[in-house]
Amino acid sequence: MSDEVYLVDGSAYIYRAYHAVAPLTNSEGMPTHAVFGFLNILRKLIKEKNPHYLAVAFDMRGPVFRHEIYPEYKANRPPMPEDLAVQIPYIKELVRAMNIPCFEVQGIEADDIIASAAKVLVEQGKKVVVVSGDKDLLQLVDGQVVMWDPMKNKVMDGSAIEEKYHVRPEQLLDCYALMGDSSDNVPGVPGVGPKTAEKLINQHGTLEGLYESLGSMKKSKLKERLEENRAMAFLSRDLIRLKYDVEVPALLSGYQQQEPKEEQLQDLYSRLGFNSMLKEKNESVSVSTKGFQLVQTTDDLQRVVGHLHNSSLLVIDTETTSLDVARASLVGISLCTDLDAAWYIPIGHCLENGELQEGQLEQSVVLGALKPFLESGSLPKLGHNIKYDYSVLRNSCDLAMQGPLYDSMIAAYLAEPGRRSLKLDELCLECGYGLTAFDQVVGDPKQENCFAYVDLKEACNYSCEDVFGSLLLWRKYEPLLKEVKQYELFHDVETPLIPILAEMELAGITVSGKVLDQLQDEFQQEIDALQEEIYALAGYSFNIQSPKQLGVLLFEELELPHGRKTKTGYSTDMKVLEKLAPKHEIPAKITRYRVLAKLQSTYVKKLKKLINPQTGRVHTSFNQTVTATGRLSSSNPNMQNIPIRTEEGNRIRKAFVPGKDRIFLSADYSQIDLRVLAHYSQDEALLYAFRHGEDIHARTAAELFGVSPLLLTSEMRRVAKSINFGIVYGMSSFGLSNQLNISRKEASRFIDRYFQLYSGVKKFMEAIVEQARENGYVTTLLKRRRMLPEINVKNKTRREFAERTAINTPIQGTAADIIKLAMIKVVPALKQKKLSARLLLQIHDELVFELPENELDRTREVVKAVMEEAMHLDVPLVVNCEAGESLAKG
DNA sequence: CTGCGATCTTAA
DNA sequence: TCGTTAAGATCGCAGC
Repeated sequence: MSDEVYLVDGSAYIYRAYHAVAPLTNSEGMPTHAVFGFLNILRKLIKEKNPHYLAVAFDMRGPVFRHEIYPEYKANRPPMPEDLAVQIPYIKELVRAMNIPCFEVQGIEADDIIASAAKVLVEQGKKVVVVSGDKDLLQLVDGQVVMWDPMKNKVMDGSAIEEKYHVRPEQLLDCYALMGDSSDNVPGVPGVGPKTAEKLINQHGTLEGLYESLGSMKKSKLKERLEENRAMAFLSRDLIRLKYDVEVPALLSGYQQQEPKEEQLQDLYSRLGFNSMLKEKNESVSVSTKGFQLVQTTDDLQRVVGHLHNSSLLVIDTETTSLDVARASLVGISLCTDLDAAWYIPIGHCLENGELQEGQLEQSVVLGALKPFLESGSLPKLGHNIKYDYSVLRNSCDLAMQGPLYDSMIAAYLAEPGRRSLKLDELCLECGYGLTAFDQVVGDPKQENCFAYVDLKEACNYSCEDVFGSLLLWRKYEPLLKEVKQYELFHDVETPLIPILAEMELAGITVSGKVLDQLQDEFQQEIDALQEEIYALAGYSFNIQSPKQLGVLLFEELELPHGRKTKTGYSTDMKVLEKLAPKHEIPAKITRYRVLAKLQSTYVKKLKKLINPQTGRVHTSFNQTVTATGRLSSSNPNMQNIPIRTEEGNRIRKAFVPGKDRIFLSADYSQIDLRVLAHYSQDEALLYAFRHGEDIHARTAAELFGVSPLLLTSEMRRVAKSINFGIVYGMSSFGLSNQLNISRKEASRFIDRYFQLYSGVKKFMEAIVEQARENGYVTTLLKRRRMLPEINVKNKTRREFAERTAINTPIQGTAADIIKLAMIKVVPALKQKKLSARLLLQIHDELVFELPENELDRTREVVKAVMEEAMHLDVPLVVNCEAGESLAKG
């Protein structure tokens, strides 16, 4: 350990780190590369020098004493880049967490703090290493003080200075005075650079010496300049000269790094997304596997059960043969209730020949013992993506977990909205807990490997790590949920929604393979015919599905006028093709080809593949932690974007049919987004319209065009509808003009007129953006949050995007809140009324049920009432119901 | 061969 | 340089 005192020029390294490290952001989009670079410099310093004494000095914002003697000092400096400025607080937090003494003084620059500290320390006989790359600080160098630049790994002592500048260290200041410094806007003497300054100071010793003997110098341009700029030279020296009387700790102990505050550091690293830093720590913290126990006998099982009786939270993870719930059967269960012990109960581990491995309990025995706990309505269960575990137990073991189902993934989704990954291993890594990778345990995922073949001991370690991990995350996120006001949303909305979504997925929906087969044939015939026609018209064959090749044909071979260009070439999207339609036969055929190809591959073929052969139904996944607004998303298949607007689309919908002796009931919210907007904005006109049950698009049209509702054309209503939608999306005049194929000017007039009519809406939009600017986030009515890190940036495009998001998210997100509330209310309401309707789908503003026809009227009544009462806004919520023999409309 | 970004289309 | 939120098919390039 070295006894020198290391004084770090913090501000200089902030800039250097910022420029040296490639841009980097954390999961919320905050730039972090300067922090990262700065951290690496400190780490390098500590690792290589292991200093006993270490301190960092920073500049403080605002004028310094140098401005008093020369107002133009540093006047040419551009302001600090914005993406650097936001990182400064984190850098200081980092230094504090590392427990390194940190100095900053109002009106004083870091250089002066270092100079003053160096003076104090040298007087005590200490050796000082100035950690900097700034040549101004070289003036401090003497027998006791050296400068070191860790980025270049270069030490500057007296002799190094003499070698480089050919003057003694104490003469450096006078040299600089003559040279000036363009980056700090220090004038110096014009025409004097390093070489001339060096020569002059060597000849005359000092600045004073130079000017004393200036008279005897022979007449030259240089002499003239020196005479003219005498005052400037001395002023420059005063500017560059460091200040030695800043108040700094007098005692050596004030420069001693204390033990780093690990918890704060880890927290900071995780907020910054510095996963590599966390990883490094894990190696030393590896969690003990001593508490991981295999449960192989009934005695073992009884001990677990005995333990569960005293617990208030049961953490669970199931290991299965497949990620697909429908094909998954149980291989094992891990459990824990605290971080002292975890159990793995193997059930379905087998050998390569398919025989069960020795030392496993019967599934019925295990589930029989656990059942009272899993089905207890008062014992909360916790898991990471617990919907999966619920579904597995429900589907393959006929066991429905009861009681609150806490999910550490959802907790992280709500508590840290906008974060990139919610995977268990990545979240745990950020808590300093490294998990064994699944692939490492199971083997190459490309081969037909499965958890059932994993050795019991290994499976135990892996699975117990997962329950531990989930609990670790829960301990982190539960308090955090309260802090960020997401606790109620978590407990009252997201948590009760979990089993409902699981049941919806499990229920699935019947798809007629016959109807799809017929559609596929029909579509394929037309696709093939179109392909031939297109090739014939083009004169050659090519890949119609390649925008690139299509661009070559349309805009190079046929020389049609190209519209918009994309990053990679010509745009060939629908808008462009539509414009080209009158000029050539091909574009319309391409459009038709695309429509059919899309329907064919995305829907017809995909749906067929996903039909469960046993039940004839497809089972989507409803994802609860994907969207930025709080909506659900649906995948495998996506049941939320089944075509509806075209005739062909509707034919696909006809393939979705109710189960035997059942019909569908579809209930959708009417204009939910605009109703939420009315509530938020309290706009008089909007409130009035909804309270009086008016057709909002018609009313908007009537007012916009100034005609009586009786004289409205469908075109007027279409325009008004477009504007109403656009408003919800924070639209601009350009967007509207694009949508309606009108000029920007006309669009702009429509929007102005709209805001005259609905002035409350305009005020709301301004207020919500302002709120976003102040908080850095927006919220929905149920306090769901969305971070908007770019709401204050200078880049206009990005900022305006954030502004539109600020407008749209509270509306879209509140609509999502409302329908989620409706879902968790409607399921028990139906049950209570002894109605057997099953909820199958949620499509953002619509719920689809399957029910016996003779229950239709009563079910419709319950559904409509519950949905309309789901939340009380200042305007009524209206639900329209439609019963049908398929999902087709009309 | 796999992974990834870009383009395009579907829905609310 | 232009209206939000999603999922997903396909192409075509980069890297193994």
